[in-house]
Amino acid sequence: MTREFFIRDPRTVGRALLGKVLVRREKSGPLSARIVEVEAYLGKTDPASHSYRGLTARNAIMFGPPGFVYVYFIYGNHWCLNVSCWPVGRAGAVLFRAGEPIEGIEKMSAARGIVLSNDRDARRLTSGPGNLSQALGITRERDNGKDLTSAASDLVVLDDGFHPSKIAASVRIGITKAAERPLRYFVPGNWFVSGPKVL
DNA sequence: ATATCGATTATCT
DNA sequence: GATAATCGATATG
Repeated sequence: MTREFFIRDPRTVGRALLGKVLVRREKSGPLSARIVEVEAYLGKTDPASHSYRGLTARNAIMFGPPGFVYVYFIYGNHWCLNVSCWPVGRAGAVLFRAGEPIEGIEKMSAARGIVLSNDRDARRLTSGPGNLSQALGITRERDNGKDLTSAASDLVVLDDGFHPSKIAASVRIGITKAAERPLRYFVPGNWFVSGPKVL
């Protein structure tokens, strides 16, 4: 994806990211997953966004140019992967929440500490932002500030021509502020979308 | 199948 | 000192 792709509103970028492929290029080979769930965070106008209250050391990436990686640590346990949106000076981001594994499933299983024996185990590989990050080896030390649009990067988003037949929106997960805004986007019916399964 | 709860620490007030 | 863009384990119907 180009810089132009990420210059837009996080809501537009978020929807456009569904179906794209998130790739970690390891020396031993690629790890990749098709993006099936994201959330938009709108910065100044969004009380749930880390950038709502202005620039800090942690959220600085979101105020910088679009297409850069913002990684934050949550609940004493998990890394979460985001990409900055909007032009320099305007904060906003998309949180990667879930993907469908494509390449490097063995390595992702090892990274997650999961022995694959059924579909239910497979789902746990990359469903949920903390799990997805762990599967791809995302940490702040390694990835924060990376250019997601650079061909030289070991973390990129690619378009392989696939397009989801449907996209759905819902409220975001795990937040208390601006909880009613429908800024979560996902591929309905995809097995790897996080959260309880509804029928 | 859904509900509740503890873990664990960076960040901000 | 409180909180959090989560996860997985445990309990309960």
